[in-house]
Amino acid sequence: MNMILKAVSKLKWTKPSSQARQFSLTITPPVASCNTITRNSSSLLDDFTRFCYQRDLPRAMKAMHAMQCHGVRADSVTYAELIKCCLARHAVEEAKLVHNHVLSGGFEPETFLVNILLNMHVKFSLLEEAQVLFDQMPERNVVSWTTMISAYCDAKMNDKALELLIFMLREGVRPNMFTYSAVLRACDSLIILRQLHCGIIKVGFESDVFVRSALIDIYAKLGELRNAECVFNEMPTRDLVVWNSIIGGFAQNSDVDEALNLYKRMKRAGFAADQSTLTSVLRACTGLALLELGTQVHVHVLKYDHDLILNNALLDMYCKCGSLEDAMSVFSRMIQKDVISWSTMISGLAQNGYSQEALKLFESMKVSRIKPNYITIVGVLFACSHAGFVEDGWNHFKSMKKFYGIDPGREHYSCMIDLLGRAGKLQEAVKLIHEMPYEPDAVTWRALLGACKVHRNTDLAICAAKKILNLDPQDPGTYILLSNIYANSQKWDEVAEVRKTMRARGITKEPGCSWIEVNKQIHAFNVADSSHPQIDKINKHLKHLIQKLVGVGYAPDTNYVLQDLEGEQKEDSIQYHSEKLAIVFGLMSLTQGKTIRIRKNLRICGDCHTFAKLTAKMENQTIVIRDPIRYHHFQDGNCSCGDYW
DNA sequence: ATAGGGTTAG
Repeated sequence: MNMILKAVSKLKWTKPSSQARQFSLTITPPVASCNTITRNSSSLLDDFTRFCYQRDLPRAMKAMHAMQCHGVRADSVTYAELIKCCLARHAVEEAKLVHNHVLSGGFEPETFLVNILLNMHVKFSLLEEAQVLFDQMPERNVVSWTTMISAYCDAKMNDKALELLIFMLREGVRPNMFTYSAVLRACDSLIILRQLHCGIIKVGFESDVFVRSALIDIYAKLGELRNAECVFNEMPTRDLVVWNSIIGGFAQNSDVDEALNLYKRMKRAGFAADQSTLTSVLRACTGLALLELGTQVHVHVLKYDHDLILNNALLDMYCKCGSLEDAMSVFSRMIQKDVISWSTMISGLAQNGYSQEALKLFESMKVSRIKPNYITIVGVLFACSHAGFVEDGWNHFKSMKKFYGIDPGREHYSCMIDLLGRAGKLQEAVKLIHEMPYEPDAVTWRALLGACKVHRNTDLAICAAKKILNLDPQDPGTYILLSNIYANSQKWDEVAEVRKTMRARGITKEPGCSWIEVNKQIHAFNVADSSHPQIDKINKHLKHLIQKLVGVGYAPDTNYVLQDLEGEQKEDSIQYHSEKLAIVFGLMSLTQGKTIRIRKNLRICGDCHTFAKLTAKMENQTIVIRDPIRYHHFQDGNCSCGDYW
């Protein structure tokens, strides 16, 4: 904790880096200050051509200016060279002059040269200007169309991109594989994607690697991993981007195991990971809380210390693996930080129980002049709600529109309901639900239900649970909770009713499962599971540990009805909850003193929470448990959540 | 001359 505080105070702020420059299409007349000494036009042209090919931008610009005064023009290929040079140096002002020069003097430049100008506008993010130029072009070929389509895809104007494809076909211009690989990115529905895919197969472009990687990526983005895999498996040749597309696809679709398998296959196939691969692998580590693998990947990230996206992924990995010291050290060393870096760190601190530090960091963020976004504020409100900072929460909530121009959204309201509810202001929370400008959804009611659990308000809990089940009839946890509430009040008819509904809807209770990484191997434990090879030893050890804990006042609590967030305890197997097995296995197999890190699929129950606190104290051992919502750092008999989750 | 892959919450 102290380390984190120190790290927060030592942070250095990076200056904002946006310096968007304006650049218009207006053609300015030649400047009047031309050198009056007459020069031979062919020597002017020679100079210009030489400078262009030498990529000597300043001299080329001077030469061009002289040519303009004397009405001399070069050939298109030379101008193309010059434009490439401007692009490479991001020389917007110079590009503007070249553009004016090329289009002035009543000449009609060749299509390929205008295409290069078009592309230049797109690369400098001047979409509107590009469209004007495109509209003025007397002749537009595949390249012109593809450039525009690609530009609209970059701007996420999917509809416009698809519309252009139709205009293009109407004008009789046939799309090529460049066009298809670009336009595929504009698919936001499966129907459109399937239609385009048909067309691609029909014209025989499916064999192109670019088209295939675009297909894989977009199928994965639309959640159709099987189709993505089909395209991938059929490929005779693959390149790094294709591998990255499929690995990224699985990493982003929570089939993280498969992403890691593919990463291994990729390496076996002889490809070296690049920034994109590493980002996806880190995301996979994040999902599975694989700190050891993630730390290994960190070594490879070091050579890409200028890559913001990759470093953000690294930062998130450490946060989500509960290793805040590492996260802070990455954060403070990052060369460049953007909203995502800040938001990740703020949420990371908050989820790990460091609410105060999260809010402090938010203050520093304001100083750094990086503007918070929607997600940043969610993190800030999360920090407030999990620390019981009602007043701070209200202040941030009320001022977000005024200070940051962000309208409070559903998630912000849910955080506020959570905040009020946890603080015991259940009626105020209900009031806010009625006042908010959105229809409450399952997340909203779950926030209220969480508060009912903390404050043991059975009636309101039943009401909230019913609302959740109306909106999300597939949520096993809520059925179990409802049934447990009824059981606790001995309303057996209602219990039977809930069970009946569950059966009728085919809903089965998700079994509790915990994972722990030991020697780069993942060990999984289910409730009362006996499949682990060392289970007998683990059970023996667990019994022994429980006896020792009882000696210091531990009383296994089997009546955590409202506290029980996963509904495992009615299984008569509370002492075999998956996290207990994982903790014991960690004690047995990790080197003494090494933090035990566990990830689980359901929320931790009250009994296991007490068990973990006492174990941490008795064994002098740090234990970190990540549940689907937040983190618990157990140390010296306490938990970072302050018994408030 | 035009094309494909990676980051934050719930």
